[in-house]
Amino acid sequence: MKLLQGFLKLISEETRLRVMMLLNEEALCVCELEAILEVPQPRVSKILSKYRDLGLVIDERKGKFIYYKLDLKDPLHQSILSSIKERRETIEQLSKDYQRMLTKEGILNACQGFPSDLG
Amino acid sequence: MKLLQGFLKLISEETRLRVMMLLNEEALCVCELEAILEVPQPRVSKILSKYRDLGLVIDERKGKFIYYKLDLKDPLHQSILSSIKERRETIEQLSKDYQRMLTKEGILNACQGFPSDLG
DNA sequence: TTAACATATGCACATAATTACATACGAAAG
DNA sequence: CTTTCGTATGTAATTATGTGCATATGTTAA
Repeated sequence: MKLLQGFLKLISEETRLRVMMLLNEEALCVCELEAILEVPQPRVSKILSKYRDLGLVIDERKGKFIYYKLDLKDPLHQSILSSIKERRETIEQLSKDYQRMLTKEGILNACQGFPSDLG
Repeated sequence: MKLLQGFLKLISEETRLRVMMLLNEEALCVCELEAILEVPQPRVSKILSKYRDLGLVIDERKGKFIYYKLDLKDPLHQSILSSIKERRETIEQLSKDYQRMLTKEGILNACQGFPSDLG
């Protein structure tokens, strides 16, 4: 119950849900998230540290950047996120974030050396 | 987004999730919930009033008792609850609540005229 | 119309959660 | 090594949330 409760609490906050939906698609670094979501960097870092505490995320350094991706072990968590993903287009903010992630719009400004240029 | 956020916030609290899982099965009155969950009556009433505010619930009076049942209009909400329901047995508290609802254990004490005796 | 019971609400307290801001840490590149 | 830039963390202040207790409301039944 604690596990489920913790997970639901995480995604009950808008920004945290937005982060989770993005990391569920592909690995992203802090500055990319900062650019996509348009929230201050410390806030992104803190959100990610919460995820780390709950073991929901894997991080990997590539050059200057640390990439985060989701690592959901609990099938229930996966199932809940899938439900949301299925209806993403009906939720404007999530849809926007997703598009922005695909186009990498604005990320050049946030991350000085463009992350995906690295091997 | 607000709708989803509101829903997730509701079920991110343990007691509120427990109530929702029960009302997703069958209509129950306040004193039945009080007995099943073993929480004070005012708390149950307040939870239900939150549900009412969000239009997630329908109430119907039968004799002395007011029965509440879930009325989820948003398919995403339904889908999320279904995910949880599928794995209910893996979540001890939810499983216990469900059993207790089926057996009506302890409800006679909480509701003086046994609710289901009424037409 | 009064008593009994189911349900709702108000207030108050304690606690937690969000968020900004400043700053610290750490790797990489020159 | 020193600078730069990506990331992390601490503190503080505001706000929200959970929860208990007392009490109000409203219906039923005598």
